[in-house]
Order: sequence, then structure tokens, then C-alpha cells
Amino acid sequence: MLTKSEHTKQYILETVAPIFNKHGYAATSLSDITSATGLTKGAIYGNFKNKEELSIAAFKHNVKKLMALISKHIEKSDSPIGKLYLIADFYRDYYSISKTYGGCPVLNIGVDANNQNSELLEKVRVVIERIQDQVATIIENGIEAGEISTDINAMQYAKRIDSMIQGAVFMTYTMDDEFYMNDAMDQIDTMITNELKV
Amino acid sequence: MLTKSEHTKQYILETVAPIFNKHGYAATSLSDITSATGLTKGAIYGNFKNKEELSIAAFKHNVKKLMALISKHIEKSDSPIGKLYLIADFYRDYYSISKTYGGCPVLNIGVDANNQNSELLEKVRVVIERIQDQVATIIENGIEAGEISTDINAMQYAKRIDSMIQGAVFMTYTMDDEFYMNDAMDQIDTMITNELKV
DNA sequence: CCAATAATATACCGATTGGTATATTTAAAA
DNA sequence: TTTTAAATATACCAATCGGTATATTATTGG
Repeated sequence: MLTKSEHTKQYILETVAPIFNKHGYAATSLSDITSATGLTKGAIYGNFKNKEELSIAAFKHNVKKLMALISKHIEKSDSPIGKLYLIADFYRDYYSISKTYGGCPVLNIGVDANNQNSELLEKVRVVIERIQDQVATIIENGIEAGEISTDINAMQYAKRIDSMIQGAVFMTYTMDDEFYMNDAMDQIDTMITNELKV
Repeated sequence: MLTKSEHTKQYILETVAPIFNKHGYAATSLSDITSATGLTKGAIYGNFKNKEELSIAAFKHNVKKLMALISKHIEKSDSPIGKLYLIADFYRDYYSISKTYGGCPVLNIGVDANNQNSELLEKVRVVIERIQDQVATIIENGIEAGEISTDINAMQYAKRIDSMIQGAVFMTYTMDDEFYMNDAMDQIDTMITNELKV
């Protein structure tokens, strides 16, 4: 059973994570946090050391939630190549999904933390590396399974796919237009079919 | 001849534009501005209505400078297809170039303004549309000149190229790794050669 | 050189910032 | 039910926020 403060901590995180994601570290004030949660500074500082620690926890919270969704989504196929198609398929709905969490945490906090908060930036980098490692592993599994050409550089393609996705996320959010997301996923589908598949 | 205040206005813009670009609107304080310029609030508010107007002017200033550089770069070729290759060529050096201005204003202010400052966001959108129109026009000129296939959707490719570039800019900055930029430009080169060229 | 005006500096405003020490309340153990 | 400890609220801190009214200093036209 969770203690009272563990419940509060979870509640604070869930409430505050979208705010940090939307506004960034500096533009999220303690009063934003207290008014959104309905709690006082006493409750906030009783559960988190300071604003920075809270912002890091909030970022991790958002990433965890979104990673769980994509992980679950790609379980729908057992084959590596099927999982790759499912990644693209997942991101076709990413705009509406990620809006729930205040946007894409990697993009938002990545840009926000650059030149501002090196600790937060480091967390973003770790997440990006983890995502790319997972995609690269799927590609490598595909090579071992004979589904993907042996001359494919797994990490290169993982980075390329990641970069295309992030570009599409940025454009979709900034222009409020899902064309970018859908077009990029079409491109990735084509890439899987024409370049990766044996 | 420029008046004294016109000189000051230019000086303020040049000094402040990289700061707004790096830190965003909310995280740039008036004291950041006065200490960077060595001027007082009197001088700032004598030349700009308020912080928002200054941030918009700073964004436009950065965009103008960078657009001038790319415009000049693509003048090196007269043919539309040559200009397309030169766009990719320009962005290969974009990391070091844009660092001078505090990063990519479209990416930084686009993310910063979203959910924060609708006026600034609108300016970003206008810039993105202008960039895409210019690329689309080059592609259309290429079609008319018989260099590019007639069945190419110019605006679709302009958006696709833009999205890939923005993704590469984000990844390059966040990971401090130019691989993303170079790989994306390789991709765009390939795209021009294999898909656009007749 | 002087007067008018433009440009900048100074001093101040109320509001808000992140953070803390302490008081109060709530929950858990005996 | 009472005691103890955990959790939260309250009240406060100095510093800083964006902005403004006014004083001072430069500049320019006559």
C-alpha cells in the first residue's frame, strides 16, 4: 500500500508534468504548480527537493508514460519488420496522444533545456539514446531473422528514423497540421519496404 | 544617415537576438537585456514598446540574417536543381552558422512560443510558410525548365525537405552531434537525384 | 553658443519569484 | 483513545520581475 505522501507525489507529478512540458522549466512557476494541484508549497517541497528536481521527475514521468504506450503498440507484431511498421503506425496518432501530456517531452524539454538547464538536457539525451538503441536492436533482430538486409547499418537507420520523427513532431505541433506526421510516416514505411526489407 | 536611436535600436537587436533565441521569451529577463547591452531600461523602453515587441523584433532579426545567408548561397547556381542541392549544402554548415545567432530561430522560438505566446508563434508560422513557398517555387521552376519530373508535387516535397531539416537541426543541437545534419543532407541529395530529377 | 528636443539614466512601483522555518493538521501505532 | 510521527499549510524572506514617471544628459537646428 502506498503511503499518503507517495500518493501525493504521484498526484503532483501527474498534474504538473503536462505544465512543465508545455511551458518549460523557467516559465513554470511555483504558483502554477500550487494552483494546478490545489496544494501548498509545503506539500510540494515536502515531496520534492526543489523546482529542478520536480521538473526532472515530471520529464521522466511523461517519457515513461509515452514509452509504455509505444512499447505496448509494437507488441502487436512478433517480427522485427512488423514492429518497425508499427512504430510508424504509432506515430500517426502521436499528435493527439502526446497532446494529453502537453506535447512531446523529448522535443519540448530538449529545446527548452538547451543553453538553460544542463542537468535536464542530459536526461533528454539519455532518453534519446535509449529510444535509438531500442530501434537499432529491432533492426538487428530483423537482420538476424533474415528479414532485413545484412548490409544495413542498424544504428544509422535508427538515428535517421528518430530524426525524421522529431522533425515531423516539431512541424506538426508548430503548424498544427498532421500532414507532416503522416507524410513522414509514409516515408518511413517506404524506407522499410524499399531499403530495409530483404 | 541613421539617427542615434536607430543605431541604438540596431545595437540592442543584435545583442539581444541571440539571448532570446537561446533562452526563449519567458526565460529572458529585462536584466539579461540591460546587462548584455550595457544600457538601462530607459534606453530599452525608449526604443521598444515592451518585452514582447522586442522578442518579436529579435526573432525577425535572426530570421532575416539567416535567410540572407541561404539566399546568397543558392545564388551560386542558376538552375533550379542546382539550387536544391545548394540548400542541402548550406545546411551542412548550419550548426556552426546558426550557433552565432543562438541556434535555429524557427526551432527554438517555434517550440518556445507554442502554448506560451501566440503572437510569436504566428510569426514563426509565417516564416515557415515563406521558406516552404520559396523551396516549392524552385521545384516548380525546375519542372518548367524540364529538370524535374512533371508528376512531382512541389509543395509536398518542400514540406518534406523542411521537416527533415528541422528534425536534423533539433537532433544535432540536442545531441551536439553533426551526424544527424550530414545524414539528413545525404538523404535530401539522394532524394533530389532519385526522385526529383527527370 | 543657445535653445529645443531627442535619447538615455535613475529611482521607484506593486507583483511575483523560488525557497524556508514554523505552525498546524492528519494519519498511523500503541 | 492517546501518543507520536508524518504530511501539509501558513507566513514570511530577500531578490527579481516587467514596467513607468521623471530627471538628466546628448544631440541637433537655428
